[in-house]
Amino acid sequence: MENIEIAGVLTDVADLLELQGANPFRIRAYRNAAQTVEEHGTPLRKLVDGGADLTDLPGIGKDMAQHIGELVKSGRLTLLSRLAEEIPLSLIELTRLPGLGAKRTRRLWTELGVETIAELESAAKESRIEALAGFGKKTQDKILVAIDRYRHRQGRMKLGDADQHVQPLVEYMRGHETVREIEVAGSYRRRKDTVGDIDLLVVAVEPGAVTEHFVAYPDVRKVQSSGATRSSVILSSGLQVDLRIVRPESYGAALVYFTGSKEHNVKLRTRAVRRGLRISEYGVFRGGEEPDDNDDPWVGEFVTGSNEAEVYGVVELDWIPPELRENRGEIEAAERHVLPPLLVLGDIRGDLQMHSAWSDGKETIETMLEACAARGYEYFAITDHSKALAMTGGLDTAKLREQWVEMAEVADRHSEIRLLRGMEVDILVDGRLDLEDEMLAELDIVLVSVHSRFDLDPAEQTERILKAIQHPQVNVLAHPTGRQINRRDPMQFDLDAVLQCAKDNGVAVEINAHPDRLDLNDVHVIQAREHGCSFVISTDAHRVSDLDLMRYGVEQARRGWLEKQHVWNALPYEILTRLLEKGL
DNA sequence: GCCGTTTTCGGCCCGACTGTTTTCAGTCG
Repeated sequence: MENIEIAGVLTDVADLLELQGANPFRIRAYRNAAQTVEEHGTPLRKLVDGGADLTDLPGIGKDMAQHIGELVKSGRLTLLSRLAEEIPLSLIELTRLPGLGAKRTRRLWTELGVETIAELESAAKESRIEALAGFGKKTQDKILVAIDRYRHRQGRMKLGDADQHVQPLVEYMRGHETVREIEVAGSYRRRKDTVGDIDLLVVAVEPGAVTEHFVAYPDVRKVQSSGATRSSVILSSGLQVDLRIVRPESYGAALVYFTGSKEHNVKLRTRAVRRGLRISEYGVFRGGEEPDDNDDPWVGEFVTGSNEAEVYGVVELDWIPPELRENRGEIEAAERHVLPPLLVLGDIRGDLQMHSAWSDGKETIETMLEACAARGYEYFAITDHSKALAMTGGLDTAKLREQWVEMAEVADRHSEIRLLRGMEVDILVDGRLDLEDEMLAELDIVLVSVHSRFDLDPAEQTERILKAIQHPQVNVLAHPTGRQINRRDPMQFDLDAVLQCAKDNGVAVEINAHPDRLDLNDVHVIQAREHGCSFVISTDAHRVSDLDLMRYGVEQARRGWLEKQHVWNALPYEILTRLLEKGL
């Protein structure tokens, strides 16, 4: 059982407890434990098998350790089975609908017998929901809209897609004369690989006018709510955008608050409370009564709030880059002034995976060269597919030799950038490589990757990849898990074993920067770093414009705490080529 | 259910908006 599955079970328990009306702090304990499990680098089953004490992990106490142990050993959890006898598991899905929480869902179940989305839809269409006390016609209508939207757009939007919708909106909002500051907060600012909703934060002198301007944005399909400080709309893409308008003195505090993550904020506030301070989206306050539901949030002495660094400063922390705000140790590092100097886009000296028209790319080698040179790169690699990928026009030995002739000619015409002769060689189903050894030896850089049989039994898949990366000519394991966000799940295999093997054999692991892949992801990057791996960040470009996707890879690297020295293509050409020769 | 450089008991982050409400519950982020 993988960590993500264990976390899923603990989350199910939390949801069922919530439907039961259990102690909210007990519920939170299960959610906290789920987060710890999901983000833990190595599989917990290994820790359990090794007899490690799980209660050393944050948020894992005696009970949680026992639950995890049971899950690892039997794949089942008695507690969950017992809860599921009392409350249908299918209700969990209902609570995912916006507007339906645990309490309303429970009432729909007990009073109307609703257990599934389909039954909920029938109940709404038959006007049985508006007849319940405390529910009304509007609530019933909202439920129908929510069901429709749920079916239309499952899951989260890819970060790259979100950028397409968000950038024009930001430009539009910036165009309003009363907007002083504007920033997109939330997981978008943290550069998470997918985003749920968009949180737009604005400082403006006339909130009313800005709100009107916002809801009048041409791409708005539906206005969900609209108030003095907060409005929410759905764009035609289905993306929800929440606008928050704050005063200048609160801008930094609001940025912290709405950038999150939730777990990061909780820790930050707890830290403030210990110092007799209260951090809200309005600022940092000292003293004063805790504001109740309808109280003025401005009670107490206003300490600071206009900029982020000061908010962190009053709780004795260095400013933390948004990409790190996931409660993965960044607060502790900020306290000790040891936050890493994260990689930046400007550190990148070359791009080590791209395709040309020789296989499935759209451009000539020379066009790609000129585009790379225009981006100021010191070097780049052409890495077309090998012959197993027939549909991409993968190159066989004869074609590859022909390509080398053209590469040499192009390189002769250009001294401004170094061209590395590379290939993305397919890992065949038995772990052999799709190119002869003598050809591999003549390449400057050899990438290997899986493009077939993603469904292999995990043990076989692991063996296949291990065999491939132990080949002495291999330099980079490209898109290691094979995932395509919202389209194809990562392959099942022992990533830990592969990472260790890569490290031992001088093979770098790729962060594929394409926003459809982002593979390795942030959590895997942290995991790979713990194994001591080196990294390559590549765009996998198939056309010139794809070269600009590099920033997405750098963002995920930052989320994985990477610095310049961890990344091969942030190193000078001379050092890179030495690493590629693997000391042979 | 977890946790402790104030604590092994008593805390656990905070506020806005909506809808159905005569004073507030539920939900969300």
